[in-house]
Amino acid sequence: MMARRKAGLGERHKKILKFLEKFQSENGFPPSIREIGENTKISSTSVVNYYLNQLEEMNFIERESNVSRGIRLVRTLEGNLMQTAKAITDMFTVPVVGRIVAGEPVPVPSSDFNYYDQETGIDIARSLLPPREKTEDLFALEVQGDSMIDAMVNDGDIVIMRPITQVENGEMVAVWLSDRDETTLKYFFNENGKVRLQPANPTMKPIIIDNPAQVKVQGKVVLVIRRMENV
Amino acid sequence: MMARRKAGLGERHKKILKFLEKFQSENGFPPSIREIGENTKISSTSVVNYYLNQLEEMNFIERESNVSRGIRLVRTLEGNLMQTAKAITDMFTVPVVGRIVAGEPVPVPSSDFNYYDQETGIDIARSLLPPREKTEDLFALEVQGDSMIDAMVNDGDIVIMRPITQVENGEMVAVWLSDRDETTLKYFFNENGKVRLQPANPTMKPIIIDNPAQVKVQGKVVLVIRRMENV
DNA sequence: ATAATACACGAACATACGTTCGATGTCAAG
DNA sequence: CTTGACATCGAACGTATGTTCGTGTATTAT
Repeated sequence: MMARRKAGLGERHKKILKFLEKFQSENGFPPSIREIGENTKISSTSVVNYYLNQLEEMNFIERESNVSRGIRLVRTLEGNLMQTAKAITDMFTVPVVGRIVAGEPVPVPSSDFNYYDQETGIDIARSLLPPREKTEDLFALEVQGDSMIDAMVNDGDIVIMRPITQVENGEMVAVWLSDRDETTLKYFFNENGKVRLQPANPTMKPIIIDNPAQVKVQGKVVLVIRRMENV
Repeated sequence: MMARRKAGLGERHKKILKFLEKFQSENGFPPSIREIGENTKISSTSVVNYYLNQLEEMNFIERESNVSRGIRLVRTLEGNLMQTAKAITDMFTVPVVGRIVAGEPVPVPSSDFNYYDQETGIDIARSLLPPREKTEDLFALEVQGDSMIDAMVNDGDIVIMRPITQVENGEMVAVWLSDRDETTLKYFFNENGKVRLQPANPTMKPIIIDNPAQVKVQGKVVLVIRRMENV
């Protein structure tokens, strides 16, 4: 018995895989056999079928028999193990509504804020948040300046927040301190009528506020993302 | 003329949307009209068609005419603006290969490491990385302890890294300092034969290493993710 | 020379599938 | 009571779609 097929992908395999990724990305559903053929210069549906069967054997795709567009991408050409099945409900976009700087209050979106019309957003995998966390009111802010370093948050970091009406002890919140004209990110504790704002950096001391009225909690931090760029 | 339909979704709309999300999530492709009917107790394909047309008018889905399974989810029942079209190529999983602690070298995966067999991974939106960044060699580590605070990285943070063979000035890297038996995360600079390791925290001083042989660069940091949990 | 396998293809076929049509029922307003 | 809008449904139809079959060529091992 003579196996002449290369261990691995031929040119047509690669072309088909690339097209599958592109089509699904652009359309939200897989292509048909005929659409694959039309876009990979394969004139016969049986040849496309032949290659799809091989891609299935090599665990790049899964197929459902006798189902139109019944192709599920399992692995991309780059080799990434794609969780196609997870994608639809497990990634979402959080609108970036502005910047967080020390000298201004956090720009919390108002209740009539239209999340759908935002031009910039940051994509987040759902699994980064607890399952019970609602995702629809989240907003993102980009940190500007070094004023948040006691929160272990750097210039340029993305902070994902949610508006809250009631803060619980131990939550990481953005607070506006009216007596200092300052926004800060701290762990919040209400202790015997006083507010303790605890930095994330364990080597730093907390702020004690005797008059809780001076503390305006503007939102809770649920995620911080730092994209590394060279300095 | 009398409009009796509620502004918004009826019970059948909601059932259909939920099923669309679930089916696509589990199968990687949308259901057919008949499959929707079978799973929402609607016995007629024309009724399903009737409701799908309304969901399209309300911008929950987009449809392709005369295309089997030509349904694209645009918005979920929760209201999230889902980028169905982006999902297939724009989210991937990075395996979590261990922990990064100060007193041990970084557990960099070996070159025969099987990324596909990892049981735990962290899901990342592709758009969080630069377009040219390759994604297949990335690995994730969970930070253990307070030793990375000068890198603005907290206990419990997830650090996404890649192996590198050659470090460029200004890159954030994990280095093992053999004379100190310590791993640290720093911006790397090679200056006149000496290595300067610059903390991310701008208030802290760099480490100057006269003998570069003592510095083992173990990987480059490309992303840091901090999931907020209460303290 | 022969056999086996891979690769390529067109054609035919049956089923999957979406759309359309006509009919019926309910409800609220006039 | 009538009318119009909305909801519901079965049936029919035509097209979209995947699978199968038979054929041909090229290559390699026996």
